[in-house]
Amino acid sequence: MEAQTSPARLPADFADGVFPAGCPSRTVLDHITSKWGVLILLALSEGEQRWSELRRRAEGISEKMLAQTLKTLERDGLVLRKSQPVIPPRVDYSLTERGYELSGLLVPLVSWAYNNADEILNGQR
Amino acid sequence: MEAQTSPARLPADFADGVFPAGCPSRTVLDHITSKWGVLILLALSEGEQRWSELRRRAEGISEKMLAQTLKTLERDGLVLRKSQPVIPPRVDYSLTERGYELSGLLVPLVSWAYNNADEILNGQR
DNA sequence: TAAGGTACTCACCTTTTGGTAAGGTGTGGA
DNA sequence: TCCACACCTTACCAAAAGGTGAGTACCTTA
Repeated sequence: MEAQTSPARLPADFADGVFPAGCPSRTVLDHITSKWGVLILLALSEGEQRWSELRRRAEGISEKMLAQTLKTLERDGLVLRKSQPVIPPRVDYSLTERGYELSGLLVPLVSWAYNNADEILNGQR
Repeated sequence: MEAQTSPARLPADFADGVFPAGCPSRTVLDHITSKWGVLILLALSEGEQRWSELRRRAEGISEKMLAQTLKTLERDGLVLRKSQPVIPPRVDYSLTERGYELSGLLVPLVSWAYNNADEILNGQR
């Protein structure tokens, strides 16, 4: 492992500066930087939540996309799905350890976007 | 367990846990987490580069998408375009200060994706 | 003379993404 | 009885993203 020094650096394998086309990291990157993926991971970084709460938090998401996004993130081992066989159904979603690790990187990014959004969009003529 | 120096937290405005649908940060987030946007910002974090070099680095990108992505990032004030009226044409692209700030957040994310990609994709049955 | 590099734009087409609307299950409440 | 809620799934369709291939204009190298 590399020590996390302050000046951000790419992994050594990227030292040639090329991001290979077939690289698996491209796929993973697509999942975690997807429109809804980011929001779901962010929402879950605040703690375990249920379907309907996630729907509310990621304002504007359709049920279809919520299901799809959650499935992808679960398959990626980022989100944990705990379904309880009770009536009415109760399903709790939370981050796995890996998901937490990731959300720790996502939060500063979203915060930055949030803080800079107005300035960025206003600066356009 | 991961030793979290500072527990990543969302901006206070997100305290209600809702990510508003019409929020400008959604737009900005879409730009910077776009498939090619990330790669271009990452490539430029290594320093000023020309069109053809960016094409090479972001392996698989089409000329159309390169142009489109660069334009969006330029409009967002993240990328600086310096065109020199020489023949053959020479155009240098670099990060603005704001772009540099952002790339500092993107690099750890991409590194993480790179380091975890295999484990993530292999763990799928 | 021809080919190739440089930095693009444009028109056309396909693929992917995402939205809408409906259905389904089982129960509790009006 | 009928609706509403919770947690989804499926079918269908529109919009957005992205690829392909051509064209531009000039210069350098072979």
